[in-house]
Amino acid sequence: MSAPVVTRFAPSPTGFLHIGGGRTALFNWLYAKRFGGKMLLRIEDTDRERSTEAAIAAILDGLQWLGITWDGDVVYQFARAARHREVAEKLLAEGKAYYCYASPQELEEMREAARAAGKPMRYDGRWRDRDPSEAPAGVKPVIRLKAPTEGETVVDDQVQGRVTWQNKDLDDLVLLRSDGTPTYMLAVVVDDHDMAVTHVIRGDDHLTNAARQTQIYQACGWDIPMFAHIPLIHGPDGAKLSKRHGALGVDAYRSLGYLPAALRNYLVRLGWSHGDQEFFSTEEMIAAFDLSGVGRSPARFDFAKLEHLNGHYMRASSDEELVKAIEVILPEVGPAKGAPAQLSPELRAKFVAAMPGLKERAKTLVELIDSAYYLYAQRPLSFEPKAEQLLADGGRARVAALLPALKALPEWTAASTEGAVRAFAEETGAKLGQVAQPLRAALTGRSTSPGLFDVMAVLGREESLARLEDQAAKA
RNA sequence: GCUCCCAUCGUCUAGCGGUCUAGGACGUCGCCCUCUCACGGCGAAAACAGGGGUUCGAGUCCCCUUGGGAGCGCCA
Repeated sequence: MSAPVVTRFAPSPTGFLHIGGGRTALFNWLYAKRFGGKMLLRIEDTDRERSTEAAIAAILDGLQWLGITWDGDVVYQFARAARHREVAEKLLAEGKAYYCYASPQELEEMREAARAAGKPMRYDGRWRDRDPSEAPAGVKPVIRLKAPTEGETVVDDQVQGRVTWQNKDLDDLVLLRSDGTPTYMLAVVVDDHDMAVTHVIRGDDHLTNAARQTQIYQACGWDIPMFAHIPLIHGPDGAKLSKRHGALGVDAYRSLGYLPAALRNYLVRLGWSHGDQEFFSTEEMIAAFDLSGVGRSPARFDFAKLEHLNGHYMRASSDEELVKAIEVILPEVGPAKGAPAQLSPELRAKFVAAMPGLKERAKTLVELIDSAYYLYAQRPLSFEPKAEQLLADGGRARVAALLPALKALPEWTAASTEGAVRAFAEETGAKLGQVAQPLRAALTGRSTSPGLFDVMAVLGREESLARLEDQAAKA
C-alpha cells in the first residue's frame, strides 16, 4: 500500500497569479486527479512586507477561473510560524543546527570577498563550531543548519532526473531568523511534511532549493517527497517571462478574451506532451497526464497558438455559452470598444442568433464583441475605410437599385433576401460579390462579416432597410 | 565568478539504438471551397547547435565546445 498522492500549489502572495504559476498549479492538479489524490493550497505569506490580501484574492480568483480546485482549507504559512520555530529549536537541541551571530554587514563582506576572489559566495561556517560563550553581547543570533560538509546530496527528480551536488558546495543555510521567524527553506519543509505532501511539483527555479531542503529533511529524519521540477516558461523572445516582458496574470487572459478551457489546453501542452495529441478535454488531460511526459527544456509562450486553440474552443462552444462568456467581460472591455457594458434582452437575442456565423470568424471573445458591431451599432453607422470605399465605388448606386426589390419582399428571411439579391445580380449582369459587398458595407460598416443573408435576417427587415436607405439616399 | 539544469522545423513538440529519405500542431506560402472574412480540405517550404567518441548501426548513449536558463539573501 503506497500512500495516497498529495500535491500542493504554494504561491507567495506578492502579486497576481502569473501564467507560469497557473501552469504549475495545473500540473499539480492534474497529477493529483490522475492518481486519485489531493491537491492542497498553501499561501506562502511569511514575507510580511510583501504579502497582500489583494494578491491572495487575485490568486484564488485566478485558480477558480482556470477551473483548478484544491482540497481542504487553504493553509496560511505564516500562521504556522510557532511550529516552524519548534522544529528549528529541536534541531538545535539535537546538535543538528547552531546559533550564528554573524552580522548582516559581516555576511555582506564575506560575499564581496568571495566575489572578488572568484570563489563561490557561501557562508563560511564561522559559528559552526564556536562555543556560544563567545557570542557577542546584544546580538540576536539566527539558527543555521549544520549541513554535512562531505559526501553529496542527491535529488531524484521526476523530471530532471538524478541531480547531484557536492556537499562542500552547499553552505549552512539559515533556518530561523534572528527575530524568531522561519525562513522559506525551513517553512516549506516543515509544512510539506506536516501536510503529508508526497509530490512537490514546482518550477525548476527551485531545483537548487531541493538540495538544501533535502538536507533539512535528512536532519529532521523525515521521508523526502518526490520532487518534480518543471521548466520555466519564457517570453516570445526567449528571455525569462518577467513583468517587463509582458508576463500577465491569468486575469489578463480573461480580459483578452480567452476561454479557460483553451488556456488550460495551451498550458498543458507547454512542456508536456502525449504523443501527437494536441486537444485535450479536462477528462482526457487527467487520464493522460504523467510526469514522465514532461520535457526538460524551457518553452516560449506563443500567443498565435493560444489564439488558434481559443478559436477552436469557441467554435466548439454553444451559442448560449459564448454569449454568457461575453457578458462576463463586457462590463470591462465593452465600453472601450464602443460596445455596451450589458446586453438588453433584445440585443442578447440578436447575439445568440448571430453567434453561429460570428464564432466561426473570431479567435477571442474580444474579437467576437468587435465583429458583432453591426448588432449594437446605432444609425447612422460609422464606416471603416474599406467599407466606405466599397460604397463610394458605385456601391451606393447598386444599393439604391436593389432596394425596391428587397422592400417588396413578402417575407424577410435569409432565403428570401438571398433570392432577391441573386436575381438582381443576374438581371444586371453583375457578379454576386459585386452586389453583396456594397450591401455588406452598408449593413455592417465593415468589409467583412458573417454571411450577408444571415446578417440581414438577424437585423430584421426594418433595421436592414433603414441602413440601406441611409446609403441609397446618398447615391 | 561558482553550482546546477537544458539543447529536434520560426514556435510547441513526437522520437525513449535500427521501422527517421525525422512525424504532428501553430505560424508562413500556394491551391480548392466561396457574397467578404473566417472555418474546412489539399499541398509546399522549414529542424536533429558544432566537434569528438561508444556501437555493426546514433536524433537517440558518453565527453568537450558553443549557446540558453536557473540558483548562489536573516525573499519566496
